[in-house]
Amino acid sequence: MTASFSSNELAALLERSAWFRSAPAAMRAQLIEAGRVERLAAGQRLFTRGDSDDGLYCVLDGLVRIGAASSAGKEALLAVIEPVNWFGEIALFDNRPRTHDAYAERDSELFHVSRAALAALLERTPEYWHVFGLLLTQKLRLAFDAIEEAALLPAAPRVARRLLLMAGGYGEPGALRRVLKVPQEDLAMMLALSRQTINQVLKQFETQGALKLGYAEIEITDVQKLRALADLNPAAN
Amino acid sequence: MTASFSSNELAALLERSAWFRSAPAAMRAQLIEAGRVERLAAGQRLFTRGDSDDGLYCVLDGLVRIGAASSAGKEALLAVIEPVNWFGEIALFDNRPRTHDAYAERDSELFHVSRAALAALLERTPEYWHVFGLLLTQKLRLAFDAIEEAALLPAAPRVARRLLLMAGGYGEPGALRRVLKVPQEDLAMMLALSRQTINQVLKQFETQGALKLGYAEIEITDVQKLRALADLNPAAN
DNA sequence: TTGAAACCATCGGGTAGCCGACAATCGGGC
DNA sequence: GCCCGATTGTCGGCTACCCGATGGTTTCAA
Repeated sequence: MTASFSSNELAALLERSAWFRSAPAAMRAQLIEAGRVERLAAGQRLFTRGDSDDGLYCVLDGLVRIGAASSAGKEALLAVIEPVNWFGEIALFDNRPRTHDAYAERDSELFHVSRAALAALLERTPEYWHVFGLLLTQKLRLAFDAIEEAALLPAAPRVARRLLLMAGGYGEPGALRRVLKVPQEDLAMMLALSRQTINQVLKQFETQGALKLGYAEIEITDVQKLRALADLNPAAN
Repeated sequence: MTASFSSNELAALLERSAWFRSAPAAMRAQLIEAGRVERLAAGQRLFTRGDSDDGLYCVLDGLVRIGAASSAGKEALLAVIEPVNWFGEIALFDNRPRTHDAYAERDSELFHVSRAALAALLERTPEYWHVFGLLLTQKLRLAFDAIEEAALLPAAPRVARRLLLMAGGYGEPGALRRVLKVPQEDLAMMLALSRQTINQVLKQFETQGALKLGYAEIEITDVQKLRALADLNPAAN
């Protein structure tokens, strides 16, 4: 990914988001009209927990970390957002501070629609509140799943599920990515496990033939087997 | 609580919900008009994970358990909803299956607005999507907090935080309830800890003078102290 | 009044996952 | 081509929490 986009290229890129694709055509056009592409250098911060709302974002290229640093040094990593996914819609609704920190993991390009533009859009066509609400339900369902899995499942199946979730683009339909570029430490922070435990589980999955491990990279070689391992009592193949 | 309500009584009761109170007057009136009070016997099921949407609910009296049973016997308890709180709004937005089971913990009275009535209401006034969206953001923020606390904090502060959250009506403002009617086992399921661990922590809090324990009941005797215990490194009194 | 059900209290062994430490390996920049 | 930071692989001790078990208390209904 290099320079900026033509309006057509931008549209094509955004259409890869299932949410955007399902939005009304008029809304899509107005969003494209209202937003700007912004570039972010690796490590640069987009916003921090507690900041006031500055609008809605969509990752076009690169990676954006969504997390929160605790008073102790530890960081709770909620997700690493890949293209093409929207985020930042909570504050749009309730106008309260941002819940998490967001910063670019690598050089990234974001599509940004300012709060003012969104307000104008929604003023004109209040039905669109419904559409933006779908972003909320999507994340709420993911959050509920995460809570339940953390509560009920041991480490191994949780790792397997997260890998499948990431491979599936966090619910965005389409073909599964077979190769995930994720350091094991990031996985650890997302699942609230130690890096060592993650490594142990991944190694075990690898010997069972479900994965192939590389440097900051995980390749899913047998989706079926990984799905089985995601179960509580994996059918002892 | 005994028989049904006059329209005035119902309105007064619903106004105790901060969300409802902040909704436009016209919307409040239409909701009251559109809904019915339903009675539920202790143990009766309202809906189950996977059911299709049948509308929005508000607990007027009693208690409603929101949870999910896992394949193994274990139950993940998300929350026990007290009066006056609304729930069931996720499916309203995305029309997908219910995420959790809901059943009455005791004899309860619920205010129910059917899906059809809500659809009609929102057809007439699409701005109300925004208002319903506020229910979503409220729960999403709670869910994010829960995830983060589970990830970063040890058992004791998590228990303290949950007690404070319950005493505060899960974000509903107003005076803190000092007495919580909760079996320790329920607390355990909500926090994904064992009953024994909960008991141990509560006992410790009691000897430190923050709580007083009873039969299926916890009394907060020193909110300040409990707040301190909710911290990661409690300022050693 | 009495019995049963629900809940609390507490003990002790077992273990999953944490933590610190260290070595080996990879990859990108100069 | 070399070096340094980032990442993986692995060990051993540790501990917070789990789990089964047992007994006592409270509540409520028959």
